[in-house]
Amino acid sequence: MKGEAQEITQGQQEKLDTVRDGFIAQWGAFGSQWGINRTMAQVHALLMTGKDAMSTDEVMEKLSISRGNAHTSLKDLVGWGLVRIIVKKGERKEFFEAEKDVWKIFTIVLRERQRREIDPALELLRECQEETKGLKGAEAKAFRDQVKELEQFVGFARNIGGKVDKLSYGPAMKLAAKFLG
Amino acid sequence: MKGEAQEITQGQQEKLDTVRDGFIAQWGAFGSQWGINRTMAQVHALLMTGKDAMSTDEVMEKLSISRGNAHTSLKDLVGWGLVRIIVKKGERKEFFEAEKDVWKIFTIVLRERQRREIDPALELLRECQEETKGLKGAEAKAFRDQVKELEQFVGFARNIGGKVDKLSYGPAMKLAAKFLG
DNA sequence: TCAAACTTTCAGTATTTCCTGAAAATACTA
DNA sequence: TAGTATTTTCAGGAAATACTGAAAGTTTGA
Repeated sequence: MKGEAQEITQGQQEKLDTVRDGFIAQWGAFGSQWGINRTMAQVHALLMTGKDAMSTDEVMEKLSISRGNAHTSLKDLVGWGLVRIIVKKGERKEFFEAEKDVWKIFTIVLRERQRREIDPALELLRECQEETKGLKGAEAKAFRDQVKELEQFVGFARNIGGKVDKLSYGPAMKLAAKFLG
Repeated sequence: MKGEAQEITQGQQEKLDTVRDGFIAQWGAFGSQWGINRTMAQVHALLMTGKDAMSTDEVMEKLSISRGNAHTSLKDLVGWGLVRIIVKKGERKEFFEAEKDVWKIFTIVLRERQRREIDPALELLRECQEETKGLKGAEAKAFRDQVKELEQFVGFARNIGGKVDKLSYGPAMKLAAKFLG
């Protein structure tokens, strides 16, 4: 048996497919709870837990979705940096491969959400303070105070995120272990 | 003027309302990007930045939404623990007051999302490992390994979240300052 | 330069999510 | 207990979001 593939029964293959399909479906559901398109999360789960890179057609087939949908989801994932395009020589079509390193996945999502959502939110909070600076009265004060508190907190969280982003897995774990200890 | 309310011009009141409305609208938009119902986020923004507790009717009026919608949003917020019901003596109807302490808001959201989403995700990841434990072959291995990595990372993050949750604002800031320094 | 292989776009449709408004249920007051 | 104020529910409609399938666009190789 040296060098040969392990013997795999039909039943084993089916079992794996079943569990994996369940995982993909659930991962999609979680994604949509977090404001991520369900299909996109499913495609991500599919590529992340697969052995090899896949073509658009394979993704379509595995998830039973249309070409347009598969295409859009794949390109969005590439836009997030969670998936890379692979060109195989001799092959004309593109293949897609997911980032598998969980720490990298985490920092990518962290960075993108900061850029797309936290930074604009901070901007808003600052503008609101600026625009109500001179206003008198208890209502204006309540508004301004609360916005200021929010801005301080979000800005602060943003800083921590920035630091974490710069750490690599090992150091991050050490630091966290210390904190947890 | 001692003890009297500050003089507030019509223009000032309008300015405040405009800025505040803008804030509420944007906050709603952010919420929906994070998987939170837009209206619910708006109601939260409204109560959080307001001076006093409000009745359902006031919320309806300020946000131009129906009674059903206002009611559901308010009760959901109460369910999250982000809003409290206030009973004023002499008044028959309920009033609603938002938690304003940003650190408390943060830990409430943290705890609820852990309970509702992270914990079930962990459960799923563990089940997937359990169910594919004996399977042979490279595909099964790829799946199992990735799921394991995810589980370790999420479990770890979950632990940190649990610790942070137990801190209060002051100590959290100190710790973080040390980290940021 | 043509044809095949592949990628991209998008109008129309399906699905999901959200909201309204009114009726039913409940709670309070006299 | 009746009458009124208030809360709650929910069927149906509206809006937002996602998906399909096919046509248009692009790249490649002969």
